[in-house]
Amino acid sequence: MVTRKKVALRAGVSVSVVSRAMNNSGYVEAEKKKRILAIAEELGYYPHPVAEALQKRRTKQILFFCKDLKNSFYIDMYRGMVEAAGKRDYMVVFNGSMDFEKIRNAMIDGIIMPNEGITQHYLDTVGRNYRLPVVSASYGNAEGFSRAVPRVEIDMVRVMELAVRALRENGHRRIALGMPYPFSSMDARRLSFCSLMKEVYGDRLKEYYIGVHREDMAGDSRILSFLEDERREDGMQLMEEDFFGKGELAARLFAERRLDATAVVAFNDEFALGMCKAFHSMGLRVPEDISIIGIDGSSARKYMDPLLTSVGLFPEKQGAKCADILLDMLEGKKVKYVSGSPVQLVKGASVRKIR
Amino acid sequence: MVTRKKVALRAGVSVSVVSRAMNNSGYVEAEKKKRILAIAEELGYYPHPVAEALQKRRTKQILFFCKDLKNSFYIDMYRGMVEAAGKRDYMVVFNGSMDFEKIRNAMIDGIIMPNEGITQHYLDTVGRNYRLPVVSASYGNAEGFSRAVPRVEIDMVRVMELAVRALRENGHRRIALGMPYPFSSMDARRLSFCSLMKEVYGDRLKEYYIGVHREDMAGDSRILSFLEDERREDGMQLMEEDFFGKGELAARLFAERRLDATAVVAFNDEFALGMCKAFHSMGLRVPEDISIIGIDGSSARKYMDPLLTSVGLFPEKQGAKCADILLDMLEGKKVKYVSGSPVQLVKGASVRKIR
DNA sequence: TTGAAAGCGCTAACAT
DNA sequence: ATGTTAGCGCTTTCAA
Repeated sequence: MVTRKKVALRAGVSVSVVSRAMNNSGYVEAEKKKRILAIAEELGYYPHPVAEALQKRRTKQILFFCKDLKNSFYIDMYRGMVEAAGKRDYMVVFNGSMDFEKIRNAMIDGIIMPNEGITQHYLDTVGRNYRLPVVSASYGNAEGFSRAVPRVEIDMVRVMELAVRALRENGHRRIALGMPYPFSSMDARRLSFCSLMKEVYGDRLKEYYIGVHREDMAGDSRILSFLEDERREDGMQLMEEDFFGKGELAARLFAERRLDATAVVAFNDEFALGMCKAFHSMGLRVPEDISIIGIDGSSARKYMDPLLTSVGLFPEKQGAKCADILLDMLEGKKVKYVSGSPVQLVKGASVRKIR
Repeated sequence: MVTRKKVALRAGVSVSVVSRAMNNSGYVEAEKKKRILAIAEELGYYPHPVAEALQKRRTKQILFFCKDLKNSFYIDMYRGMVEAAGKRDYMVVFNGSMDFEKIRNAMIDGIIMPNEGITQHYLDTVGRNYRLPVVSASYGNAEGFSRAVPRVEIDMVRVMELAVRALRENGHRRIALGMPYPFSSMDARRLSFCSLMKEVYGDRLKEYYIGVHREDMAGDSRILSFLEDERREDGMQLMEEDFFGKGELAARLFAERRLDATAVVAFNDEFALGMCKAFHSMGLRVPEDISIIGIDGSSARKYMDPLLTSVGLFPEKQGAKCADILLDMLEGKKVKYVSGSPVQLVKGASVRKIR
């Protein structure tokens, strides 16, 4: 292996001069520097990243603590942070397990958490006696945690408003909400939906909430796999959720209830795609018979026929911002406690104009 | 920061005893060991991964040198390797750029390459004076490179045979091939298709090859984005390809040619989904009017209506095998020069039985 | 402007 | 069974 020592020996100087030459810091005679650089080049010298990391106490790596690589939303977030971090010469690693202990064995300078739940859990456990900078993605459910953890928030209240407004502008009054959780969940989407629709529905509000969860699925042959989905450990989502499958079920529930809704807002695009496919198999056409709007603005939108209208969440931007904020923290800059990430309606053809 | 030194001080022993206690290697009195471990626990001591990496010259990280995180095939490969590596206490990092130089600044013990093209390019450039163990995924185009690089190969000849056989067993005789490359490309799929079909088609073979590429797209408004797609640098694919979009175009080309084919084998599932959507918009039904079979067995299959029949390539397995082989190399075991990764027909509903 | 030396946190050969 | 010591490859005072 070619080390600084070898280069120094060859150049007839000491390692510290070589060091200074490489980092161009401190004094070193111009001529000498050129010669040293030339020799380094010739010898094929590259600084040893591990040694540098040990000395500088900077690994130039941050961790995205997320297991769910099946979920395209998180993949996009990851892509965003990889790109942002790359620009600042950082790598983003990914451990692929939900084992907090592993964090402590990883060569990282900071952590990005994919959502509030995991952040909170982390803070309550390992985080208590392990201080590494953390940034969290967030979706309006971050009441609990301290400002020690800056977050990049997507305003789900606003998202739901955009979805409902898009439908109302097209004449829809009766709107259902398809969700993978029971009504009791405190998901910001549900909350926002309720406050937007309560004056329309009054007491019947709950009927328009299509929640796919255990109780609704008794007797369904898929119940087992869903039970798996719902298994959590320490309040943390461990399994990847099959939103598409849940969407299909939601469509069935919707049909069974014989609602007068002309449109449905889906939990996310996967869920919407599942609903659409199931509607189709039941002979319901989208958007002629029922309009659908998704949430995410994912690239999977295009698989749907008609193209899915959705509220874009731009997870890449959110991921990029998380990375940038984390790196700012590492550089000692002070950062905002909460920053927002933009959302915007992404038009498709799955919403019909009525009346 | 809690170091071994502190633990040693507190326990009234020397660092090396602590070291031995932690790694349970070498001698250390049972009682003492227990006490040391207790103290470490109490102090919240964790070994410093960077220091260990420097000393042992093992970073416990391997690199997946792949930029294209938009492609679900590579994501699945990545998931497979993350899981396999995780079991052996390794992390898989991802740099997100195609900059070979960055490899040299990364804390890694080895590299997994996503395909032969990139491997070859790497060997021809940085690899020449930088020796890190490499394993490559491969698809039957690895003539060139030496056995210094073991590969995990998916037998695309076999894949095409499975696809064609599945169609023939359902009575299809006239089969087209939809590809995102010109006929001249040496893709193993094309080669295999040709050798399987030449006796059926004779001179007309080329007509049944639907190659979406520049020449075919003159006048198409999408030409610009495709030109982008086709831009390569140093023989290496830099842009993410829009297989779905190419599939849509392929369906149009197919219709224009008025072929008598009853079925089409698509380059991959994305391509197949694109074809299906376009067929649908032209009033052609799948599989009533035309059967489609994809390649990949990706989870995106489910978005299609009807569910896409495909040849499963199980990229997760391929990725896992790449990781295992690479780690075997790092452990000094000797490994096979080429190993295979299984493929298998994955049934759907996009192939109709005819006659 | 240069070089010697200490040290980042850990391991392992060697002496005790 | 334990401690001393010499590194791993690099940076950074500090003295020359």
